[in-house]
Amino acid sequence: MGADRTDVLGAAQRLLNRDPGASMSAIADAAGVSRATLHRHVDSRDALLVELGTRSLDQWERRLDGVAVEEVAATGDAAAIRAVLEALVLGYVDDADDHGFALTDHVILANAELIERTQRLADREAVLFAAAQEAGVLRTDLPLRWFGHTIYGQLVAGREAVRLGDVARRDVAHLVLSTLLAGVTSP
Amino acid sequence: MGADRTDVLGAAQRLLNRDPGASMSAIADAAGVSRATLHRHVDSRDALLVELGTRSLDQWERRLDGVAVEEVAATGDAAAIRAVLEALVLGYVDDADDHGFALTDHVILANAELIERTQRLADREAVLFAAAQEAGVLRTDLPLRWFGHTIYGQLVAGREAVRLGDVARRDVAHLVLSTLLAGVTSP
DNA sequence: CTCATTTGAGACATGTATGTCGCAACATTG
DNA sequence: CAATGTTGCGACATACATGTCTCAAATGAG
Repeated sequence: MGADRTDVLGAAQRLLNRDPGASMSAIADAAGVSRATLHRHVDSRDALLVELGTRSLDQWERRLDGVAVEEVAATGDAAAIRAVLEALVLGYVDDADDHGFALTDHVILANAELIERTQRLADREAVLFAAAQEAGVLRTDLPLRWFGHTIYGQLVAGREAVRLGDVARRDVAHLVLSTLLAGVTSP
Repeated sequence: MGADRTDVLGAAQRLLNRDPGASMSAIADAAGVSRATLHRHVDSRDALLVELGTRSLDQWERRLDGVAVEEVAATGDAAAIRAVLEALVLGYVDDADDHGFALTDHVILANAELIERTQRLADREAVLFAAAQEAGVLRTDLPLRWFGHTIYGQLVAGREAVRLGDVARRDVAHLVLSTLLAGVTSP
């Protein structure tokens, strides 16, 4: 019956995804564990949130590593860059399903270390965006910093659309990617 | 020295925009009013949030009324529909500046009445989107319900971009609109 | 089986925000 | 000036989540 530390964190993540204000007691319940045991795993609620935030940044970093952003950016190959961009976004949509609440949680968004690390990851991403602009993949009339934010916004949109049942989960990835790349107007 | 009820709500709105978790005491301070007086204006913190949520929906509704969505939708005139779409989004961007925190606040997002009213306003908007699809302005391969969500996502993105100083306030409206309509890829 | 470890349950102290109240200072109006 | 109403201040009780602790039960390894 050993609830692994990972299991507990996972359960916490899932619950907080549904109810971002859940108490430690509620989280313990959701993890099938007593409040005391939860505290044996994690020092405080804030520490828990920060850890989950870190996890989501880990995942983000894993995505960047997985597609070898820097290398692809260095090639300057338009097709490759475009493929990587799409793969990244699709990956993010998947991740947002699990780590979604971290996108808007106040504690996480206010933590200095996490902010700093977010900045670094955004910088890595920006390298790809710059190369994409250079290669004629992305519009050059948009500021580099904006791309990351739009993607973020679309992730929030997709998450909310699914949450409210307006869009089927399996359709989200396509909708987000397609809207992001081509916009909503008729060609 | 009369701090009007409207003034107090406005101050609360501004503070909560910066710090969504602000306490009643902090809100009172920000409004230049004692905690007791704040409570003379509003029954509880939740009631305050709900009221601010209502305000933001009021503003949304005002926008819809202002451009006469239904009438324009009924004409089926592509140019007019497109103009109204743009005007709406630009208006929303402006509003998000003030009511922004309501976009992601848990209490507000969980309130039954507000959810219901949001639904009704989204329905009104959907009429315009449908007409826009019909008139060849909006893509027909995207589900009706999705348009509202993407717009919402872009608003969140713009808000965050400004908050982090990545984008100048005066540029947001154009970025949001342009990205929304045409996407991020080079034509 | 026995011992060591882990867990759950509950009690406990603490801290903090909330909402209420009374009173004194103040201004506003007549 | 007098009367009325509003405000700030501080006290108060309350509620609730948090984090710690203890002890008994369960688990698992040897």
